[in-house]
Amino acid sequence: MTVRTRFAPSPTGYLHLGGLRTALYTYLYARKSGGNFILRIEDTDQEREIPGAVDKIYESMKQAGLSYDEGPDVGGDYGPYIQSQRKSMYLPYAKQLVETGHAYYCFCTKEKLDADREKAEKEGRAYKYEKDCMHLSKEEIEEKLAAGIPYVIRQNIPTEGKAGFDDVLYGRVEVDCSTLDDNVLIKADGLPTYNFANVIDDHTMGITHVMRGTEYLSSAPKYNLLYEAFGWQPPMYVHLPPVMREDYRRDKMTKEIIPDENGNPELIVRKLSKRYGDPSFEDLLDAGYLKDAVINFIALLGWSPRGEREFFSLKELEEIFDLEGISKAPSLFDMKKLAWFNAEYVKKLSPEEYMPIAEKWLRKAIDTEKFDVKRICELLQPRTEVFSQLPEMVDFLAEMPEFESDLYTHKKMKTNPEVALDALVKIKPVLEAIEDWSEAALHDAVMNAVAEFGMKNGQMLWPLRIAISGKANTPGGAFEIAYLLGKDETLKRLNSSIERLKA
RNA sequence: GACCUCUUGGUCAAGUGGUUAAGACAUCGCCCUUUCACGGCGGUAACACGGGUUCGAAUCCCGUAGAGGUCGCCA
Repeated sequence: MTVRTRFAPSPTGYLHLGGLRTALYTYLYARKSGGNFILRIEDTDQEREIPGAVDKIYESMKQAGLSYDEGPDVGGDYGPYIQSQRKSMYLPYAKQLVETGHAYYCFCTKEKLDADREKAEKEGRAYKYEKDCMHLSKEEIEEKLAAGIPYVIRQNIPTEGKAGFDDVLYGRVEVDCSTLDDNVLIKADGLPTYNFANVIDDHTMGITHVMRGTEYLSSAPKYNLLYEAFGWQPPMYVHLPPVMREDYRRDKMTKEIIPDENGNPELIVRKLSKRYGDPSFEDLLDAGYLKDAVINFIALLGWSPRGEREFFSLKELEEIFDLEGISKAPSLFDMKKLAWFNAEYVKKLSPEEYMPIAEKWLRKAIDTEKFDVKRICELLQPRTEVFSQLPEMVDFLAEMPEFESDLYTHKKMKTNPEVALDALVKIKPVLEAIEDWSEAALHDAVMNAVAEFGMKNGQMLWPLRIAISGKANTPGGAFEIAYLLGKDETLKRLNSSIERLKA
């Protein structure tokens, strides 16, 4: 049997990282099994649909490198791949269930249902639809239908017995039917709900493995009842735990931190969500994360290859991915580890690959025409964690920042403003005398002078770097910075720093 | 509240009855060094709790606690 998996997002926004991981695992499993990976758009809720979201999904899938064999924009033998375009397919199946007693027409108004729900809540019990309309006679139903009264079709869940399903990860999951509600299958607008569409589509598209979030774990028994009612073979289910994030408890609307009873911020774990500002896949790419690093990191968040190796390309993942390595517990998204992964991937880039990416970011801070960008990139590459940090790492090259003279104080280097002034005054003529302004020449001239003066390296080099950069940390030491700035600018900065120390 | 699920260091995680309970990130310390970083070396740190079963339990069973999910004409 050929494995067929599907990623079925609804077009309600961007591809969040949890969604990306689901898509990735679904893709990897299909590839590993030599099967097909299908993209299906679940847009049965026209009210929530966001214009352009479908294109964003295509774009993100493309950027992530998750190519699908069938989908709305690539075609396939099981189309259409957009649920709203399959609208006419669902009602006949629903009617079939009505015929066999597994579903029924319901004419209850939204107002009635809301009132019932409210009442249930007041009484502190779980709301459940009480099958009011199931007892309508065939004549009554015909009459109402003929009169054009809006209706929905509900699943008729048995009042007793158990319902369950088998999950690859969780094993057999079973619940009492009495705890299940008669879900709406076909909405008043004629479109199916997710509860119905996923079953019909997965079956008619020949999906063999359904991978989705654990939020569907509690409704899966109902779906299995549907498969049974149709006499269909249910797919293999693989429910994936969510990706979480640690954060302070915040107000849903204002995003402000809600303190606990003692007035302290309360640390909680919640699902990754755009609403609270968590980054989407695209956000990460825009912020200067490498696609491969993100994929690698996400793959390992909730799945383990059970070895010590942790760097994998998408191709390699396609070969070694397996369902057994997926963990059942939710995992926390750790920005620091992602940053580390990214730094490692950046280091592996060839200089030719690194430079164009870096240059784009450098331009935000400096005029790249005026500097030896190649040299800057050499210095920057081993220090790049995320590309978006680059501008602030080089901004001092464009303009000398204001700084406090206590920057000259460094315990280990045995320097302070007085030592610095002395060193700077002494080194000034040495620098002025250098004709060939290269790092090597700078190095030789200064080091010779230091030896001559009988100083420690740090007592000269630390102040010099501070005097011309104005920053405690720079990508490179005094010689590299001086070289990058050029002789004129270096001496100009040196002079002004000396004057400031004298004042 | 009801139902479902989960629980190894701060985080990601290996581990499937007998291990000194891996590894990675983070953190701390040391070395390298003209800063930071890179690199190297080392340290701190975990089986949620309580009962069983067993010669022996992180691993099996039962409770408890905590966490997550669901309870929509949303997916």
